[in-house]
Amino acid sequence: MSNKSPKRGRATLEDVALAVGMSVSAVSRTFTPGASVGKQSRTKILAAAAQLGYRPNAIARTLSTKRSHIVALVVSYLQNQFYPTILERISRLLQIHGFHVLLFVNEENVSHENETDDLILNIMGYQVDGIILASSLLSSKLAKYCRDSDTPVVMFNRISTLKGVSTVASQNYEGGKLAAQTLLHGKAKRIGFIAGLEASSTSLEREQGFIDALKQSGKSLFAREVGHYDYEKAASATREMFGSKKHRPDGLFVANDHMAFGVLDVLRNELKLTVPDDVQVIGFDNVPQAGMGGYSLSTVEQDSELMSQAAVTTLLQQIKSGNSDKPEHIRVPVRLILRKTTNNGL
Amino acid sequence: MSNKSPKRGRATLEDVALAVGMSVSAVSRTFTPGASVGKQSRTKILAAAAQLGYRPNAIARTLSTKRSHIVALVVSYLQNQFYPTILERISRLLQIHGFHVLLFVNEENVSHENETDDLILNIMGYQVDGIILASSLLSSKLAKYCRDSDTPVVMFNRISTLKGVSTVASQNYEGGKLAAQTLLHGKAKRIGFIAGLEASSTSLEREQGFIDALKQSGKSLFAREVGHYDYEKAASATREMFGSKKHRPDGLFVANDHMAFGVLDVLRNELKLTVPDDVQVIGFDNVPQAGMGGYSLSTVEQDSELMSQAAVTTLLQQIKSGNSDKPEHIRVPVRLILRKTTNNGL
DNA sequence: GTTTTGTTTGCAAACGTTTGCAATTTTTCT
DNA sequence: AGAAAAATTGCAAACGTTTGCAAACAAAAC
Repeated sequence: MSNKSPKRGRATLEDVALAVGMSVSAVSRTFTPGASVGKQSRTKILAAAAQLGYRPNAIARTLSTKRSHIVALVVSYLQNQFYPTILERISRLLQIHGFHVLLFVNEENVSHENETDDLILNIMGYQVDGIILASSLLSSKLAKYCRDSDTPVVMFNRISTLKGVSTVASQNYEGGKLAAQTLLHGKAKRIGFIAGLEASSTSLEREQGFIDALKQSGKSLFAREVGHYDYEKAASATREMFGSKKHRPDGLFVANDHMAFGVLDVLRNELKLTVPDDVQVIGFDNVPQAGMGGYSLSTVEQDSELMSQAAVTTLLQQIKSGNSDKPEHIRVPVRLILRKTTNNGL
Repeated sequence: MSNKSPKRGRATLEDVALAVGMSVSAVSRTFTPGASVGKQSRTKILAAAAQLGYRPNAIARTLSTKRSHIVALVVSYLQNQFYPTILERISRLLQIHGFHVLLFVNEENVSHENETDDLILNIMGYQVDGIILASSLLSSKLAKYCRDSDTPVVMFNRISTLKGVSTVASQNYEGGKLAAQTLLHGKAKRIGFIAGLEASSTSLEREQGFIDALKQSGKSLFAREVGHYDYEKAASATREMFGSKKHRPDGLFVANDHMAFGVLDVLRNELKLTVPDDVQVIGFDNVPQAGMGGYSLSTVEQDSELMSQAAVTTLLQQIKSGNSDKPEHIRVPVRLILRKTTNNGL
């Protein structure tokens, strides 16, 4: 004999209060961890609640407490396997701490800046407790808005001089150096670099470390193209770079693995070059695909686990402290993964 | 001279009402598309709102209207590139229609069924307008709950006999047939299959189509293993299947591309077999990676664009109709993509 | 048996919206 | 000009919670 709740829709605090003949407050307190409720009242209430299928309404709770337990997660390009991995990790971690993820995938397309802003402002309308930006430049409008509403923000994988926002990134500069050392150690003479986006701090840092290390060995960049972090565009960049049969690079640092796959594909299948004999290639990220047999790509690993942890830890920290803590700027160490696309000394 | 709003935190309807000396209702209506507000009032209000940086509070709005404009999206395994793609598509489409995505990634791990349920119930607490399940079995508890609260549900890529839930899936049976025909046409004699999960409708349907088509040509399955939709486990399954040097398959249908990569890797790198000469391989999905040079995998394509569209269209439909429409069961056509892992007639 | 201390309870205001209804103003028509 | 119709406005209740405050009660202390 299941008691239908009298009103249509979900059961509310009032419904169960009525059912046990107590006040709404009593019922509310039963569902609030620290609150004081008599032992027998509590059990009676719990029983009635279960019987009615009562579930607290998180929206109403949010309105009252001004804590939504929602964080906005902004990503752009899920084709690059690095991001799904991060997405998975971050949302698991947040879930563990009782937070939920409002996802927002935006085009990296710069021309749509206003669109992006609108969407973010929309999301802010949901009173999110914090934001993780794993993509996209924080446009000025958005930046201003975040500061005003003091919602904690952490930028993932990009640095920012913005006051009050935390950042989590890898040691890109050091990674760039490692890449250079690997190529040099493998006896590369004519060394090229394929950048991500010109505006991206990540790509810039990697490049800087790379050329600094080259310089230390008395070398400099032989060729340079930009691949916009895109498989196809990286492939085109490679065609461009290897256009002349004469002066071809014999060592290549690609700003991330995702592009490196495009590079390898044209090197091997179109240009019929042998890797690493004709040309060595090293990437950045160590996405799962890099370890698979199809590519077996040497690369500089970003520790996605550590990065994710750092991101949610700092965010949660800021949320708890009411965003009054100083912003953190975390650098996660990188690690060289040598596989079959470089000459790894015997 | 920027006017700080008097109260701390965001500006509210009341703040701007005060600022222009009108009622809260007037301001509210200004931000409600269809509502009636005088022309000059509207402009005055809009100005004040902009000046105060007012943004409607979606949470409060939800409480009042019982429409959150949030859709829960449940996925499990983002390593399989098919899902990030879907994620991207679905969330873009939803965004276009003014909905936002609450993401929930759960472990496919069956032992944690209760955990999953709790989490989903949690999410339901946010009054989501609908749910897209692109993963995980709809456990009985959840099923019951959805029905009670009549929140529209669409199952993505799995079928279900559950009353009232819509489903979107590919023509898996037909796809299985196509796979068989391809292998047979390529003169395979000993034909194997690597399943996904035994319990998965998707894998089952593909297998059924596959063996039916074999039977029509007077053939039957030579070998069979299960790879749990996992790269590593598919690799193991392959080792198992090719354990004996004598009776090895020379044609293989793998229930999805993601596993097929594992299969190819052990075939080529461990077993030193040539594809497609020693053994032909065909997958299912056509994830981006399948088209890249590293694998160049023949496969049965699922049209992710169409599937995503179908999913959000039906969901939005059900939401609009208050879930009173009949559930839909949509089958999206598949298409053969022949690449280099099968013998494609000259 | 009083007082003291401590726990359980309920009241009512607040959170920021939307919306039906009625009151007011404006427009349009004769 | 007056009446009728239409458009604009404000009031106040509702949405489902949380929480400070004070009332009621129980247990312990004297």
